Amino acid sequence: MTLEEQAAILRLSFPFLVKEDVEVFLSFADYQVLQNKESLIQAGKISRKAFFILKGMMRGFFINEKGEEKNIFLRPEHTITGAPDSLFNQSPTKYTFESVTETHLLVFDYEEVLTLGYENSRIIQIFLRSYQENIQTLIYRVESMIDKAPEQRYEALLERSPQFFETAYNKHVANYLGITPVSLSRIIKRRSEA
Amino acid sequence: MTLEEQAAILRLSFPFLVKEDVEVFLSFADYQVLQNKESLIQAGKISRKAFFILKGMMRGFFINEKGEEKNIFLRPEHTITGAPDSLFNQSPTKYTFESVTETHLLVFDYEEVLTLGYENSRIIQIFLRSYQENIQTLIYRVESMIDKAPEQRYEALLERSPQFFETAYNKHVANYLGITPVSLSRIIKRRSEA
DNA sequence: TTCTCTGATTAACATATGTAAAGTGGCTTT
DNA sequence: AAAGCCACTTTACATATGTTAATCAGAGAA
Repeated sequence: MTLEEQAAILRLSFPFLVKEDVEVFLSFADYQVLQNKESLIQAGKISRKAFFILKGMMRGFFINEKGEEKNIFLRPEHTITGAPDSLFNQSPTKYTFESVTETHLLVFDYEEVLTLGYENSRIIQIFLRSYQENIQTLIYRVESMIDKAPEQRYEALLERSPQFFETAYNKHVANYLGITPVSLSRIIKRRSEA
Repeated sequence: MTLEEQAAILRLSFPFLVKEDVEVFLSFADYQVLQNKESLIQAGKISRKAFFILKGMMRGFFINEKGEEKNIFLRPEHTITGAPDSLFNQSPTKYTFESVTETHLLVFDYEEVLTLGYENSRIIQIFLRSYQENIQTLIYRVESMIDKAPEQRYEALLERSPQFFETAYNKHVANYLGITPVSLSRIIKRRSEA
């Protein structure tokens, strides 16, 4: 992906930035391409990286007490992500982030760009907007969990985020929904019969 | 609560602020006291208010398709809250925020103080930190929902946020946990017998 | 005291999901 | 072509929770 294409995506995603802001931002970022199932951030390490997904999809998961992977994040294109526990508390993260398809990223140092932001009120907005997007996505998921049975959650996600089903394995989406692949398979069958 | 007490709580909650920042922040805020079950933000209206809870607890809920209240937020002392859909998207909010006990608040205009923040990098940090706290709380709830059965969620919340059980009705906490009061009652009994 | 309101508890029943295991199909490798 | 791998499906069974309704308990109010 060319620098121009990268800049175009950034300007679309953050329309309040001027040309120079995008250039500055890009100058602080590394462009990185991952094949499927390549990991960028590993659980147990302190990661000061945040990344913007130019193309593709990332999942963030942790390993629970039983040794099972649990997908906490499924992040589509044009969103910013990082390991929140490491970024906010300087502690080793419990999450591993890996691609679920070929994925193109802008990787940057969180502190470094945040410091930029304290001097440029448009750049700080990148963070404010990303935080807001994260909060809204998480609130929606909590709402789904509290208000909807698994089958309704499936329906709602299919409508709201169809790209998840197009790009990620069913088992990853099931995990993200908080249900088993077995149950998801039953739900899909039930709905195809009705 | 005196102005001095309010300032002391703010300085404890946001240690990076200097004395003048706190004074400026307070000068933009209204002090407000709610009795139990008084609402501050009503669903259906656009609310540009955010509030800092000096003392007490607030709950934010919406009414689902069946006409049931669903508690999306239970916010303890020394946290900032507002209606995210209204604040971030200028749309009428779907949430009602009301007190679950006597509650003392600092209410401020979100835009106004955010604008202050663009000129003062310590004040913008109030927002960044609040966003981060919100994100971490929400991630933890999603984790609980995905990784834990209702009874384990109860245990985890009891350990992590005992003040919820001390301050709010069981029915509100059950709702927040995504279970019915009947089920919570069973869980509590089961655990008292074991 | 009695009545009312509200929250919490208990009971009875139905059911969707979890779990464990086996089976299917596609794809790759040898 | 055979073996292996992986995602997905299907089956069978157990059980915790949802639902509905009745009951209990405490706080006020009349």
